[in-house]
Amino acid sequence: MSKTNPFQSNCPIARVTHLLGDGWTLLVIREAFLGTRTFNEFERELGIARNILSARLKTLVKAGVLARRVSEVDRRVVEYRLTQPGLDLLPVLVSLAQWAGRHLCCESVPMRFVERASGADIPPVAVRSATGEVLGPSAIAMVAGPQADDQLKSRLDRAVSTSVRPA
Amino acid sequence: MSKTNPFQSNCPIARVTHLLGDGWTLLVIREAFLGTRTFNEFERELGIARNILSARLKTLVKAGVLARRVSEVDRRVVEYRLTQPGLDLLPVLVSLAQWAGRHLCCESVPMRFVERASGADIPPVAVRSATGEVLGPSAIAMVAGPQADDQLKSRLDRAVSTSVRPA
DNA sequence: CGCAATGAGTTGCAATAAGCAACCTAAAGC
DNA sequence: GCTTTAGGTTGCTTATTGCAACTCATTGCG
Repeated sequence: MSKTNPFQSNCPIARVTHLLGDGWTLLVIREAFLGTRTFNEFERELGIARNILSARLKTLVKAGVLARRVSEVDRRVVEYRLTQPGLDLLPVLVSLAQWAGRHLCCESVPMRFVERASGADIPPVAVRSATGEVLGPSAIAMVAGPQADDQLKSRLDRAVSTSVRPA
Repeated sequence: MSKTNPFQSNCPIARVTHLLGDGWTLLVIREAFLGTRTFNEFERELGIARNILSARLKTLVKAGVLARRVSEVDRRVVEYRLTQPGLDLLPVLVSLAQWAGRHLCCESVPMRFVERASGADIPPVAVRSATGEVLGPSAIAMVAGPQADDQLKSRLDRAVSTSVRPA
């Protein structure tokens, strides 16, 4: 991961990249959504090295994504489960999986999201306005908030002038 | 990144983690959305090492996220811009940034997404049913598609029985 | 009670990837 | 022609990952 990143400071995408930006963390979170709870379950399902898993779980607990709790029925087992902030990652996970399903698994449909109740397919997650219209890249802008630091501010100022048109 | 991952094979989340799951790729894509086009611009904006940037751009081009084109006005400059699949990452990027803004930048608002036309705030990206209702984690399920391999199938079968309730 | 088994880690070491500076090549500018 | 600029690549150092073995507390069992 990046140690010396000038724009890492204040940008939310930089922060979330720092947390989720490695080869395992997103998979750990996927497993948590699939119901995996204990250390050994994560290890078995993912084939992840134990020391790496240990480090990732620690980080996710510290970040407030997972909660660590020793089971009361068996004090050996430790349960990791998604907190409310962790559950709030659902749109991220679903949009990632949908994108990958469309663009990375060409011609094949390995998996899809459905409504549990009806079995109906879930349409692609989209960025929408308050009135519900789907917004494309050119319809939205990132603007600096009150707590933006100087780097972020100047970066966003430079960006507004350049439009995002497809290649 | 993970070399030996049993569940890496067919799951879209595993595939997208393999592509985007490192400390730089998401930041490169953010820069592309902000209008960054050339090698030196990416280097300056991100503070990324040149060899790493070179490798990431290659990977993203091969994955079809970015298009590489030599400028016709100056044959020294190479332009990298988002393809349509790349632009389709918008919901991923926005949902990530919104999540980080809510949960990783406590008490501060470094940046927000607005409609370019009106300046209105963009509400949180959500998973919705075909009829537009917001769906939570317990309302949705992942099911194996026709091309799911055996690992993915058995993994998803095991998951449906376990419900996802908050910690 | 004694003891093997289980769950959750930690530690040490080899392999791999990231970070950094220097170098290279081709095209522009003058 | 000579310098500058853009876009890389190469070699070397340092950090991270992967793997196996080990620890340590708890628990089921005879």
